[in-house]
Amino acid sequence: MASGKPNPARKPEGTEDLYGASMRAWVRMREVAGRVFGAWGYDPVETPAMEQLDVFVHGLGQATDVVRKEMFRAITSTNLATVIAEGGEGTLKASRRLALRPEGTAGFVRAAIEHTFVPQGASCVKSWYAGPMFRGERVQKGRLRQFHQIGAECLGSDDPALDAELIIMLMDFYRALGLPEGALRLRLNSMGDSACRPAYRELVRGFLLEHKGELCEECVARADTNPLRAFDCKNEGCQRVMSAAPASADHLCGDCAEHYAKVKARLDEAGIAYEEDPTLVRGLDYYTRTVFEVEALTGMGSQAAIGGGGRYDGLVELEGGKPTPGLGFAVGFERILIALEALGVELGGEEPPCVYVASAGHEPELENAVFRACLALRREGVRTERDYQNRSLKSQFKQADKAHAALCVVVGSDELAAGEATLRDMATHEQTPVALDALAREVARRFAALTAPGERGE
RNA sequence: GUGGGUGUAGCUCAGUUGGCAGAGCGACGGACUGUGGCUCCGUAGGUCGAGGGUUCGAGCCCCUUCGCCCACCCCA
Repeated sequence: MASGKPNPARKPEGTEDLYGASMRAWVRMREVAGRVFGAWGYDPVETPAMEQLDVFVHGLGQATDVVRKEMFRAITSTNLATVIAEGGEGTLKASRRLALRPEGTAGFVRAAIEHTFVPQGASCVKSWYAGPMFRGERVQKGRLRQFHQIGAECLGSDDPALDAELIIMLMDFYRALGLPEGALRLRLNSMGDSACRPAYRELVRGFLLEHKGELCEECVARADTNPLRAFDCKNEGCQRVMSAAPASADHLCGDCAEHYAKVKARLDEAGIAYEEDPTLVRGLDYYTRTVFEVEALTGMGSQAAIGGGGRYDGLVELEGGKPTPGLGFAVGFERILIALEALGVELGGEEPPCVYVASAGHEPELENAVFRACLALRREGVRTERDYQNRSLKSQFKQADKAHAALCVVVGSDELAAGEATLRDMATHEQTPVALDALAREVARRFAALTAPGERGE
């Protein structure tokens, strides 16, 4: 390293500091989630940002890209000698092999098993979560190494009504955020279950091998590792070939076909527009039957998916629990923000309004009066600002403006002598004297009246 | 893992064949004594991402390095 000043510390690649408008947007999105999902009976949960590695390896599937090359591995902060004594990272005992979660479902399912979220004979449990996820990918627009997801999960029933309700709830959520249905595309498919998927998988494998010559290298390799993923290939030649491949919806067993039909019927009934897409194959192994993905139509760069999910009837068992059907989705906070921005919607919005306490001078009596007025107002729950730089009164008004003050309290020697302060409505310029001992209550009342009804840009 | 682009003031960016570092916006102060937004005037603010090289002289040329952005791939 060169001599001189130390390099300023920097955040890790692909991470973001949330502050100002972006932090307000994150808070707001969680508020909307709580409100919308709450109406559908979903309660908030929070699970650790890291889990034992095996939770993800078993849950997501060893063949998935997420597990193969995108996980942030971690070990407990024991000293290195211990790690080596135990035979290196590869043979560490399970409790020491950790990973930062790349998605939320596997950890939720682990918690559901550990705490018996669905006891024998219980009806289903519905939960939602919000938090950071981690994936060691190269960053680009809409793709970070630490990003934020909000997700919902439901465990304990295979009723197709739940699939439909989950999707409707998701679309409700987007609308509540300011993303109308017209700005989105909902794609839907059914991947079958353990009864019909293996046979279908073989069918696709056979198809791939038949068309070996026309496919890209990767897709040829997929024939053996993960044949269904060939549907996902962006290569035009592959897409052309795959459009003629057997469609999963045509090869469902009786139960799956019936389930799929009922989901679609419910969506139709609710007036939700969707496109059936036989090429939709979600990248994680745990999905069965219903799968869906939502794309934003504009502004997204190459990462258009702003949410997706589906049913995972085999996952709980895969993680070591009793066979329990389940389903869920996740949406990407950062990507939704991009989509909203393209539509001119500012989820974060401006700083909240406040009351500004200004002083006409800097005499000790005035300083005291400002301090007391602020104290009383803040304890009344009013967001209150004041000057700390000995600015002129004029300048304090400029600051008040910048702080979005709805009201300004002016204390000066004249008012003080009369035991009052001047209250100025910043919008109307109206000024009225207010007794100091009634100041906090009076100002709080007027502030609430001014800012309560739809003052914000909605 | 692969490829492309880009780093100059708080922000968005100019900067000619190498010749005294600029603009707009923002910030701050002022425009006759205690009152904001508009306007006008003024002031401050820069290790030109970092290190090395060539040169009388480098923001500009060469080498190295770091960061950021975008795309492939995959996904939220």
